[in-house]
Amino acid sequence: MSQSSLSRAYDPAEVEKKWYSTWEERGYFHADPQSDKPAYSIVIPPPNVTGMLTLGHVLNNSLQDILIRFEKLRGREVCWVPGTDHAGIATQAKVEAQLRQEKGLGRHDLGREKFLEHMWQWKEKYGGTIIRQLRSIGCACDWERERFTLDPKLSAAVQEVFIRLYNKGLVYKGKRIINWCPKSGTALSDEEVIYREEKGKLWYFRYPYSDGSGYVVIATTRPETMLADTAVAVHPEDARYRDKLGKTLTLPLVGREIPLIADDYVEREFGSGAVKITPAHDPNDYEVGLRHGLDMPEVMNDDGTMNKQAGADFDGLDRYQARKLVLQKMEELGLLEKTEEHIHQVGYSERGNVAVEPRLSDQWFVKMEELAKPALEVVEQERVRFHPQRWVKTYRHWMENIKDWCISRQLWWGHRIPAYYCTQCNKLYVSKESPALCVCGCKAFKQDPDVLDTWFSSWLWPFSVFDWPEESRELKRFYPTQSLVTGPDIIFFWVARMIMAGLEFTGDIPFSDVYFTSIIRDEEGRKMSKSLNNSPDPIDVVAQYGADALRFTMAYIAPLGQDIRYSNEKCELGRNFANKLWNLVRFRLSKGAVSSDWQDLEGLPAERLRADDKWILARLQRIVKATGESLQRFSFNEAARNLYDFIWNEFCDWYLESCKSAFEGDCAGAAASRRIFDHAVSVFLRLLHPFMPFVTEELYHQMGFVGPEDSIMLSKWPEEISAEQLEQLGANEELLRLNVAKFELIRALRNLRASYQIPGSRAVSLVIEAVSREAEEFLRDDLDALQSLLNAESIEFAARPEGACGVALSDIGSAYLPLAGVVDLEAELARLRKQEEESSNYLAGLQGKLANANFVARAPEAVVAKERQNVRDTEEKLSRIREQIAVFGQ
RNA sequence: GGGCGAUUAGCUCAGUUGGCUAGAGCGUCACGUUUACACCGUGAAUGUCGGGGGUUCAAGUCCCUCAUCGCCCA
Repeated sequence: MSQSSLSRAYDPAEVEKKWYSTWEERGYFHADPQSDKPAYSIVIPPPNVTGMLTLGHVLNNSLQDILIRFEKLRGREVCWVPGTDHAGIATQAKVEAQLRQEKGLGRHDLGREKFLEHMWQWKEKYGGTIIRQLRSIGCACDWERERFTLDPKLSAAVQEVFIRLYNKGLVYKGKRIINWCPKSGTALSDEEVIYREEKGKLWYFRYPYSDGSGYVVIATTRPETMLADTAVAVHPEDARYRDKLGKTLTLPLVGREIPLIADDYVEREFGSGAVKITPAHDPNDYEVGLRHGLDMPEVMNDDGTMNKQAGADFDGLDRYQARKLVLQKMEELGLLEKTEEHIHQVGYSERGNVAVEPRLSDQWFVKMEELAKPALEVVEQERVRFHPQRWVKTYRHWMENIKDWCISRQLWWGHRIPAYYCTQCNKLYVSKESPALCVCGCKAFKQDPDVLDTWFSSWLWPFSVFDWPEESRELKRFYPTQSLVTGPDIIFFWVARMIMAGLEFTGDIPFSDVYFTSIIRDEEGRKMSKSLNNSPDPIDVVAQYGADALRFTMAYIAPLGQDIRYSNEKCELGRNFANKLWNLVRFRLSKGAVSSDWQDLEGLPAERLRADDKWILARLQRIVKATGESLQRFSFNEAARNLYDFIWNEFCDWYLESCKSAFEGDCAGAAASRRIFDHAVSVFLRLLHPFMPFVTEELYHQMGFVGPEDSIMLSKWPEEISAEQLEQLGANEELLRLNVAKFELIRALRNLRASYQIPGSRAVSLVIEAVSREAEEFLRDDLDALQSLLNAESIEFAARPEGACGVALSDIGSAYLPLAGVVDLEAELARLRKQEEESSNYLAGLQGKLANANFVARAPEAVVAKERQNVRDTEEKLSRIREQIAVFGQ
């Protein structure tokens, strides 16, 4: 590779394409179950097979990729299993809508078999876009292990689990009140219902006593359900109704006699204190109905229209039309007492986006209590750790109040329930295949038409992807997995259930750490949504800024447990950073061949090292340590920030600048600086690789750290430089303190320059009066760099020169900038007085602290010692400031 | 109604176990093309760390309370 060929600015497009296909072709993403390295595995939260990549996916998958690449560098055999979810309702709805639009056909027109054929064709053609898109952000997924929840082996796992649970009595069929989506025509689980606050009305109806002794007023938000009322309930201790209990009421419009009953579910303060009871159409009323043995007539069809039982006037009407008609009729009868505005929670179907209808229905359920118990335990005991931890509370609350899980869905796209009914006697058989013979002698069976909730396959994902219940090599090697990265919105849907399934079916936890990602909002803090059209297409963002830029920016702005506000412009941060990396390498390559011994620091001549060399090694040690620790704590943004700050503000702003002169200097010293520079670059490129895989790979090659057939992916995570080695190289506390004071002096001089509007390009002559002989020697030691950083044509070490000077002060000394005829005495005095004020305020604070006996007695020694040092430094500096003020004041 | 979170510079946010003269990016202002980078450099300005109380030698950080905003569950 030609070393002078780097363009002025980094152009990610070509680099990304080149490296991704190279990695994939060379099989770097593929996990080898035979390897003897410790295993580290992650299963992807399988996106909907119809999905397109969103920024949420980018964040989620970038973080997984960071973990995978980090652990690979740390020497683990990593396995990241990708795949997609068949997403029953969503996918079926999508394909059905398309079919209707293109051919004007519904699924029933095609029939089950043909429709499913169509679904599969559609899936093969359009499905899994999102999985392909993950490649464009660099995800190191093991593509050879890609799975789909309807794959034969995963389907076999679902069957197995259903049958096991049935035989254990944990799966049962029963008539219960469930959430019904009238649009999709299927039952939903409680978790699939989203409650929204809505402005509605509260209608007050009069229900007359059958004996003609007046009426009871009931309040309702759903008048149409009155047609299925079977009682009116009041609180048992409500004095208003005590003597009326046991009387019957005549249900208006229907004429049915219904009892007035007492039940403490009733809130006395709400409405009139009397509530109509509709057991078949309200979950609370259903419970009341069970307690009181009430009839449970149903007045609605699957699609949200009224049925015959609602009466001839209502039969066939949509539920909202029926509501209008009920109100009209009640008003005509003079039974509508009043109407109030009312804000209430309305349940909506997550997918269908229509109001859910509570409905009495025959469905399959999983008994959850027994499964929940051990799953709560492993989290309480931190065998499974949540990040951030606070989600444990939410998890606990759900687990402790868990309800049975409705798992049957009246859909065609999904895993068919392995239950068969005898066509003669209707006896139920749960088995993989249709039974041959019924006890009644019949040989004909009908399979249950329903399919299972998608989550009934997703909850097996961490082990079904490894071919469970087969005892495959992969299962043994890669299960349990280590980390799960997902959104907190599916903690109940998925995370909790995976823990239950893992414990129940494999006897082990499915993962040991769960990282809950941020929710991405737009600039105004709104959630990203299709309808608001406020969610940028990540593919466009990658095209504009580069995948590394997007990934790094995401990691940088996403703190643990906090939502983030995203806008494309924020990617400038990542893009600029990639460009910074590019250019520091470009700089290095223009300064001669890369050192051959960049790998380590063995045999570096301590006596030839400059202060800045030692300083950067100490900083490098710190960043290696910090990055590793942050990543192990899942503090991605902390790691990203630290790397950014280190590379930009320490390595580039100070070390690289200081190397400009050093690289020209004497041979041994220059070689040492080059070697340290190259070593540092190799280290931070590896630290950064999990975040920015493409640009780091490219630059690792440009630097010649690996040959064309090799890769940064196969390199090793850097080791910390040991404290002994740093000490041996002279990077001790005292040196670091002096070096920082040197930087302060440089800053003070630049500030002085700026205040006199002397451009950086104009070389100046300086006089420096160091605070001690030691300080002077320290500054003299690397005079070339000092001169270069200050753009000084000469530096003289001496006392304050005669004549007008600008003055800059730091802990290491005072610097004078002779400015014959230019010095603005007033301005200079003002600057010095301001510094005096700052320093004396600070000093007063410090002295006050140290005068406090309690502080000296109780604060840790190191803190006290540090403050004493601060006092000495500040006193010394303050006296120099005052001397200068005296000089100017003359 | 119950639970959780947020409130720090004009904007977006960092700030681990209390030790801070409270930081970054963007934006603003001044100067700058000394060939790594204008996707840049140098410098500057800007904060009663939501209000009140408490614990402590020490509080942005811990506790209590109030206010506002947001999320989850009922």
